[in-house]
Amino acid sequence: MGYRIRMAGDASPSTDPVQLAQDRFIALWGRMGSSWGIPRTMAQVHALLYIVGEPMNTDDIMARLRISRGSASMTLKNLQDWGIVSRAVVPGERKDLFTTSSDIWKLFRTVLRERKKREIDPLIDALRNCRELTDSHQKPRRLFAASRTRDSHAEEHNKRLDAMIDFLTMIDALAQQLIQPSGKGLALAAKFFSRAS
Amino acid sequence: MGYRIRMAGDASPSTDPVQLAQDRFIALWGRMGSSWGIPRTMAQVHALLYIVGEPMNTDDIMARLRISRGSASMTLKNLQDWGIVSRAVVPGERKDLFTTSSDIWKLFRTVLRERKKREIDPLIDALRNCRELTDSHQKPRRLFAASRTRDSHAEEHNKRLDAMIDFLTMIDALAQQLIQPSGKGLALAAKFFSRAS
DNA sequence: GCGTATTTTCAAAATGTTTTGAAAATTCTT
DNA sequence: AAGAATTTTCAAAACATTTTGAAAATACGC
Repeated sequence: MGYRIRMAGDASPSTDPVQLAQDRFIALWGRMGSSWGIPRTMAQVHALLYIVGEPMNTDDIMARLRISRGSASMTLKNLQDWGIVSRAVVPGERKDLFTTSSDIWKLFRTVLRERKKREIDPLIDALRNCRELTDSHQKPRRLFAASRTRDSHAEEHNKRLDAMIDFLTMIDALAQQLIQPSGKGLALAAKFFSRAS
Repeated sequence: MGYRIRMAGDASPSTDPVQLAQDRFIALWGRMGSSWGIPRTMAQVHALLYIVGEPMNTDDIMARLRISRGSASMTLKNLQDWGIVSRAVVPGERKDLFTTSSDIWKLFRTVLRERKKREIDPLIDALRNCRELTDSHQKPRRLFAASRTRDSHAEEHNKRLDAMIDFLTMIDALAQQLIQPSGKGLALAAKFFSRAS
């Protein structure tokens, strides 16, 4: 409570600077989301919950972002699946209320964890499988010039593929470190890097 | 030279394991690209050049990926704008030849540099502008209860917005460090992190 | 269990993005 | 400078993704 959120039906553009700033933030965050492969609406709903700072129900979210009920419902479901939005329990409330953490580092780690799990790890697995296709089990016998050429061709290929797999494995390890809730994460990293330069 | 690339008109699926592995790599890289906001074809062209390891001309790329001339042309242009593909100069060649670096760290830094420049920096700027909307220049006079409430509302808002700006500034600084061609970049970071844990 | 409030689902529509293909522009050769 | 080869451009088409809205499902209070 404490202040008034723009309500459904209140279509006039606000003149309240906070309201304006919120809208701008939401738009910016939505755009940034889509340039990193996150649906604009999903990023916007998250931005709204973040910047408003208190739990909102579906109707308020719909009204504020001018999206349909279906879209709001699916988006909120996805945000929950990603672990960055949760239902708030507020006694006496009929409708579900949603919140997001106000700790950005936590949000960041959550997103990183999800993307690692869904995208990086399966990619590395698939690349390792791919690598096996050219992992000559049989001893190279090199009877003909042609097969010698072919072998070195395969070797070059393997070198490049291995380099890529190593790189991703490295990124993966780094992500793992950032995900750990233990350390201060990037804050530490920053210190390290700024010393190093 | 040295080996044969599958040519235009050669539509039969290869049985050569290297060829198969290349195709799989290309498909995987394309998929990963699109989940990170990079057009699939763009990622695929890059993957092709990377995994084949030698310069290719537009026709070969078109044939291998089964894409149109227009698509190939635009994609190659974009990849060049991003700085991860360049024209190779090979004497005696009529057609333009394209290559990508075989150094993945270099590629990574290039992509990071571009995305920082195009997405992160402008976002931070825009957020700073946004922040000014609620930066009360006038001294708070607090004559009425209502305006007191309003102020604290704005203060809370500013806190959240500042936290976001600080976070992004931090990420930006980290990116800057990784971009520097000087250090070993992530390799060092990795060492640091694995010790830290 | 019934009626009401709320949430979810999903086929169809809207929107946004990528690709095509052929014409225009450019570059190269003689 | 003409002609041939190559590359670029861009409007239209194809494709992919997101959004809608209304029906179905679920949860809630009595």
